Amino acid sequence: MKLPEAKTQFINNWGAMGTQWGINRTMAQIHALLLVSNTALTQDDIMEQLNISRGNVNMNTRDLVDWGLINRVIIQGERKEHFTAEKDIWKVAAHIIRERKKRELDPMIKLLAQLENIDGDKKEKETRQFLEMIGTIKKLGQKAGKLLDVLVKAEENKFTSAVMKALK
Amino acid sequence: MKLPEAKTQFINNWGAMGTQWGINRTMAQIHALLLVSNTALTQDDIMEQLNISRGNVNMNTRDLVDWGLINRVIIQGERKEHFTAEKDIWKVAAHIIRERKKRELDPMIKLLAQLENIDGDKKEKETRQFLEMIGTIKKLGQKAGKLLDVLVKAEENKFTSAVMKALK
DNA sequence: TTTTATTTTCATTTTTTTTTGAAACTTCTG
DNA sequence: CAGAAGTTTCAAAAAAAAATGAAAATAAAA
Repeated sequence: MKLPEAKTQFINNWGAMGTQWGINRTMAQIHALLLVSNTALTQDDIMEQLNISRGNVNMNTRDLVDWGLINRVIIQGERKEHFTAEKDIWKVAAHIIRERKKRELDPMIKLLAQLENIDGDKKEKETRQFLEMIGTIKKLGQKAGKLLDVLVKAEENKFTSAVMKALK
Repeated sequence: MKLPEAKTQFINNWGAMGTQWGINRTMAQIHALLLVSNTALTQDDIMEQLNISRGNVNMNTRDLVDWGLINRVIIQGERKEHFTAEKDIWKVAAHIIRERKKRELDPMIKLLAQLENIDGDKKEKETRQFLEMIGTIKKLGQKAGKLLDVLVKAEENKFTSAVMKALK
């Protein structure tokens, strides 16, 4: 396999993987494209390489910037704005973890805490069972959250060492 | 909030959460419903409680059984088949981790390994950069995989202790 | 075996998500 | 300031995913 084909493969598979994780295909592809590109790319470059519309590029680059996964960069003398991906994969992973935790895990835990406040006879079996289920899920969520915090708070290459510790 | 309302809230939010993670709403809802139900439920029960069609229930229960998250149970004297959820949340988490790793992470790592086999001048900057990127992602994937294995291989309540170790 | 109850399948419909593209808007340049 | 270049927005179209429901298949009962 030649380099360009390998890049395409990577981009497409990254896109497919994305969909399985609730990330839209194009967004994942743009991210992948920028990851394996050595130069900063413009909207037009991305449109051309992935065969997608300007609006699509614009929306998804905006989201990726929001997620902190790519950056707008200004290039001396160039009028158009360019994009680059954060190339440090460990940082990328940390970003994604931090964001998804904040947007999804934390609110879920909050909800579970609310559900623990039902008014009802705690002597009743059904109530007890429900509260136990909710409580256990909340505990699991909190534990997972802490684990993610550790992974993420550790600086750059400490990411590795945090993981390595867990493997001992 | 009363118990039935709390259950409904839980079911709906679990469903919404599911979609964000690439799991279809109904499948997540059925799982949630069975989690907070003290009795085993039939297709008809599920149809009624969630207001969905028979076909839908059938497909999604099948998938949930495949994922190992719910079970078909036989009840003495009853003709219809019943479903129950695995109630041990730590086991549920372990199941999900194991399955998603197997179906998604492992194949991705395999692909990355293939992409490392490009034929091209490894002295060339572009090639080197690509290989480094792929290599780093693969390494991250492998490390994540190992971490997940540890979390999952640990028996039941050891899950907790594995996580706790990582938090030290 | 025939009837009846239950489950499964899958072509079709519905809903949801994503993409397009042209108009509106903004920013730069001469 | 006028025009050109670039970016954003968003209603409408297209595509993808999920749900329906009735017919087919299967399993149990009579």
